[in-house]
Amino acid sequence: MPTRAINELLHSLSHSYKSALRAGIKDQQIPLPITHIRALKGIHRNAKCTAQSIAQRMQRDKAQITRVLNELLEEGYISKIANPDDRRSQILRLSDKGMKIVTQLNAIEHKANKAMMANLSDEDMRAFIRIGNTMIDNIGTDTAQ
Amino acid sequence: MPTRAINELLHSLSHSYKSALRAGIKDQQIPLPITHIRALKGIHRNAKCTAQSIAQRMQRDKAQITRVLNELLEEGYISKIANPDDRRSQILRLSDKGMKIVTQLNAIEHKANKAMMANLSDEDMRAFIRIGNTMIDNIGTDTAQ
DNA sequence: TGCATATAGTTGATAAAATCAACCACATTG
DNA sequence: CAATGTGGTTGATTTTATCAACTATATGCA
Repeated sequence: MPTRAINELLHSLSHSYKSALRAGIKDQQIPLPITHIRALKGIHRNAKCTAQSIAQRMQRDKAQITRVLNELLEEGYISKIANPDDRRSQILRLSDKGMKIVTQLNAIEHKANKAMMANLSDEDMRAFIRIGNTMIDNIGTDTAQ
Repeated sequence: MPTRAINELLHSLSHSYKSALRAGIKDQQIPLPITHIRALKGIHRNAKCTAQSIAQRMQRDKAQITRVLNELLEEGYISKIANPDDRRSQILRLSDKGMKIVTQLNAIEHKANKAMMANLSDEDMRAFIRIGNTMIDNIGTDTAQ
């Protein structure tokens, strides 16, 4: 059992994948830093997304998140709407402009996925996913994301 | 073929793995930020390691690398020795203190690997590694690592 | 050889990203 | 209603990274 190889593999795998995404982001001309992009994705995923939930998910200081969100707001990628359940907080929504970015991102991801899976059988893919999930469960003491 | 699941998986996998490592680093009381740790590992890996090669490997500005290395130097984790092949540059070496950190890191990694592989058969592990490597090759237009 | 150009590393000035602490408005508990 | 907790914002500060300029050495070529 090659215990050494696994970390290298994981590292290269996520590294290659990320640079594929970055490359895609670059040549799609998406004019946003990674943190902002991640925030947009988080907002998209969560219908009832607040600044707080983003901060938790991204494990970043809430002050920083405030600033990121304000920038996204200023440039019209998102809007804040009153939260009926809690007047302290606001629910974050993608604008059309923001939604367009997310759509682009999905396309980029999809393309990277396809490239990555070229010449792999369905069976292999399923095995990979199964084993990977087991690994996650094995470590996963943390709050996911 | 669940093309959607793959990126999620990869993301969670590398995230969980990294937080496992971070946790290990924390409770082993290693008093260094991630960048410094990565630099130490790079120096360890490359016998003929220079500031330049670290900068390239880590894809960071060389000015920043200079500063990181100087901090590591000041605190006695590494030393610089003259490079016989090129008097402009210096070869980086781990001191005993630096070597000790790298050893600790390896132990942490090893432990994380073991945890992650618990209850997986050798066969599964081999399959995972094989498939993962295929994926890397599939994307890998980039200059690796 | 000697000049032009490239490279390794350093430094200073800045920019960008993140954290901390204090604070306001509202919520929750009792 | 008082006490305490939470979501969010702001200002000060720290940390991390980038850019541009510079020194010293290297390399290529007339």
